[in-house]
Amino acid sequence: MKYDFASIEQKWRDYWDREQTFRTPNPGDPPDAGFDPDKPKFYVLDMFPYPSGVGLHVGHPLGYIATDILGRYKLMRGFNVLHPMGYDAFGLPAEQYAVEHNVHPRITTEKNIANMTAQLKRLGMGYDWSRCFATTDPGYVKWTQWIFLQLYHSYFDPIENKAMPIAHLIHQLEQQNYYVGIDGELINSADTENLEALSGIGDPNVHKWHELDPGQQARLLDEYRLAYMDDVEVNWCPRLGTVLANEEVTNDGRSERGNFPVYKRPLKQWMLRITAYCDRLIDGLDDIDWPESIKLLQRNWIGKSLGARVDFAVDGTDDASITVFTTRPDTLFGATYMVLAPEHPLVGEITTDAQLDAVEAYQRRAESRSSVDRQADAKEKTGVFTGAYAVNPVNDQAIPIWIADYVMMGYGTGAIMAVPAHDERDYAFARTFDLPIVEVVSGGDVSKEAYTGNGPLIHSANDEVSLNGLPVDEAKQRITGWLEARQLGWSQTQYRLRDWLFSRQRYWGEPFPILHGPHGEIRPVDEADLPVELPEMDDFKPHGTDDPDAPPQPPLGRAGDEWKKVTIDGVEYTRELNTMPNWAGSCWYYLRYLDPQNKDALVGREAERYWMLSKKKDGSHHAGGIDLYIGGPEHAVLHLLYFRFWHQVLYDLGHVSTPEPAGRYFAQGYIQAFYYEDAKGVRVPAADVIDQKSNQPAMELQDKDEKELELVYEGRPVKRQYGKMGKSLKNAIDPVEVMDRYGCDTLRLYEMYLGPLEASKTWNTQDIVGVHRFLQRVWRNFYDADNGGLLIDEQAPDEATLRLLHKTIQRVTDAMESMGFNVAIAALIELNNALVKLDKLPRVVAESFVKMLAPFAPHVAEELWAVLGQAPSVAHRDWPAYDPALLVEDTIELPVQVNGKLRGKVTVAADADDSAIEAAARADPNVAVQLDGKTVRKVIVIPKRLVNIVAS
RNA sequence: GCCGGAGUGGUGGAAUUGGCAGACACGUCGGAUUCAAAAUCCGAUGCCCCUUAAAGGCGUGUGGGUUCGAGUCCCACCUCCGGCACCA
Repeated sequence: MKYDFASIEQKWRDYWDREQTFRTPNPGDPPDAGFDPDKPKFYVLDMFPYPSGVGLHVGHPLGYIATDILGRYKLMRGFNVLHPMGYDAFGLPAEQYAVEHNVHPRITTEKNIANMTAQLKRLGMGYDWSRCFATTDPGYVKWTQWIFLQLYHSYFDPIENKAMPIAHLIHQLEQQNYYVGIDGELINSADTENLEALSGIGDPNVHKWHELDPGQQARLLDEYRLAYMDDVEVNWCPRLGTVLANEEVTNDGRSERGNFPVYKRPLKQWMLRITAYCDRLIDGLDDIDWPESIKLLQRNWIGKSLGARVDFAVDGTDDASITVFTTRPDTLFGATYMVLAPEHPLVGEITTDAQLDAVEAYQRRAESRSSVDRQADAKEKTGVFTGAYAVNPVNDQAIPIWIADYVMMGYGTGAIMAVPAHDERDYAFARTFDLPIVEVVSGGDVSKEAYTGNGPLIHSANDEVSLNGLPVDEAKQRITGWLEARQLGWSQTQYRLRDWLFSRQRYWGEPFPILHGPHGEIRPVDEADLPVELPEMDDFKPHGTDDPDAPPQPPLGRAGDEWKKVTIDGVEYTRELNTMPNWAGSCWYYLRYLDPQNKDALVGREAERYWMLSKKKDGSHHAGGIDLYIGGPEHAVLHLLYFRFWHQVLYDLGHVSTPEPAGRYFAQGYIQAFYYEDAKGVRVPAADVIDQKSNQPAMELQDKDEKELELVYEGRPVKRQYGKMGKSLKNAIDPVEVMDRYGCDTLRLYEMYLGPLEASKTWNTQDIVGVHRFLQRVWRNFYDADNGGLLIDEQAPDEATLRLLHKTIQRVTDAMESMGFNVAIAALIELNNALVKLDKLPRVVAESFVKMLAPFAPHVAEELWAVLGQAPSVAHRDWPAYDPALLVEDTIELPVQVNGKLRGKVTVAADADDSAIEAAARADPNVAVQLDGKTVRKVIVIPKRLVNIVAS
């Protein structure tokens, strides 16, 4: 009997499909057949793929194999396991593929999904396919749009610290619990102090709700909705023909997708008020088991800074003042000039006639430059003096006001006080323009460079307050207190995170459930009319251009009026023509898997509570969410931030039961590979690169140092680069080819054996034979290679074999719990190598071995399980348990060190006392030689570990 | 520049968290089988000294330190990878 993996794998794939082996019953009234409410649950989730149509490479299934192994393991450990899969089918990748092939995206998406499903089934994945859906399904789009309407109809209440229905805010305003300030700020009517500060009630700038006209009321509410339209500085990518979120723009000012230039320009777009959740998003990180590195990325991205706002009066004006944000109010006495962002609204007001031409020229230049240019010469400081002066509130000094593009309108107040002595950027600017530098924190040498460290304050006192001698943190507190008392400033928390730009000029996305009235009023689509489906269009392509001044043109603008125009009660509305970004669908898909067919809610209450809430041992719940989420860390400040935001809103509004979507997230590493570039940086097909010295293909010389090779492609020298595997890099390995040659079980084992799941690792095709040989050896332990006879022994195993089995069960079980799959496989290989030496395989050992192999190599395990005469499926059998008594050895071998160096080994009884061990150690001939002529100073006996004799 | 992470044989990686460094696998070398090759099987394999073996010396990026004992802890530095980047 040969190990015929092709037919074995086909047979068991068909079996799982036919028998629905991995279908997961749901709770409910009545529950699905086979649902056992007494079992604990395990919700394990992969980041679902884009059905891009280019096909999978071996890097894609890495995380999927890991979750599949864990899901199968947990099933055997008695959990109700939910392990679903679906498709993130909207968005740029799907649309670009459709454009390239000139087919409607719905057609290509369907085709690609079918293709990818076949590939995933070929990988032996134990998904519950009955829960599979695509984000493009109308039944799913309906609820994506519904959630958007929840965002539109909600605001973040700072007192409750959570999202609430906008109706609650309206009620508060009607009850006059709040008044409305000049900038639309809400003033608590009980907060008399604040009202007095604004000259009290009756101030023309403070209004009651009913004093506002309906238009003003609507605009006021828009200031608070979690989804709102606003004129904002957007990232406009003319080449892609769409705007992008900050998170989708690389740090050199280009689009993450396509690497095209991105320009800042003002545009009226849909925004999501994610900034309202800054603190919740930071605080929530403390309660979830995510890698610290990912938490840190999110914290840094949100960028919380504690500091102060300070008002500087503009010299020679009655009421003009500039508010700055600073994290270093302690250095206020060292402020020697101020800088406004070029687009700051006050610039026109304060600029003197003499400086007007220079200022306007600088503004035009700043405006015309793309973010790419602005980054490129970031080092060189440029700027122009406005001619105006501000008054430093602590010492009444007049300091010049400049404009410069190193200050950005989008952060803080768009204005800074410059303290060149203690800020590197201000220092460089002051040096360039010869502005004064005043040291106020001692400890550095400000004649050479800015000093940003701690130290006693100096030169910082006025008639009322002195900071001199204080360390930085105390000086901050004292000066902030003084500013607050004088109403010149106040402490302030500032965030780096901006609101989330949520519109795209794309066809292949969820339409907004929004109508625009003839006078610009916004009317949400009635829930009963959801989903708003995309119109059928022939010309769905984005019209990309190189002209940064060209206006964005949503493709839906080219749809017919029968779709665009909607008449309700005699009023003609126009549909919103932008679509949502592809992140929308991935923001809540993990909830839909719990109850994918539900027509009345995004997810049924009972299913949501069962799968999201984790039961504690005492029967109460703790906020668990997804028990294990595995995916690439490249989504750290994209999907992984966005979906937490949506989930927190849904939690606040009572639609879900846990404060966080995923209690545990695990960041998998990448599979990396070499790729090759010519002198111009153009990637060349890796398979055709050869080493001129040896005349061998470069792919077969991966171990060699590049310096020893002469790599050429078509005679041209090329350079080796190392990075993520991908079709565009021309270094992708097709998993189907690997499976054709070695089988799926081998591929699964190999990918897990490559190294720790979280590490990035190099694919090396020649290593695959190792795990393939392992499976063949396993097979030969069951079948006689000569006559095909079965080699199963019904007798109990000998003690040594039994001990080894139980030791292995312990090692594999421990490795599973810590996701050390490479180590688990090594333990199985070791056990199998020992079993090779037996004539026949004791049944007890064989059954336990097959069970442990099953999560990794499920097809061959099912086959061997059947060979053992057992009914399928091994996937539903209990994981083997180990007997602790069999792990304890009677005698143990102890290493003996002399002065910390290994000199011998002694075998002693496991329960031998220290003196007996010491005597045995001294008796070892080699140890005795080492001790000869020396005085023993000390003997250290670590029970069951080692002996160390210190001698001199 | 700032913030993370990582450096272990020819290669991928183990090491119960301070206790036998190099499990397991690839590769290489030797052998078996074969007309031959592939596949398969058996054995050896960190480096140095040595004809070989025993014994010994050196070894976890570099330099120091703590300790009976350091891949693991502390200090300084080097290299690579990832993220952020004029964020006040």
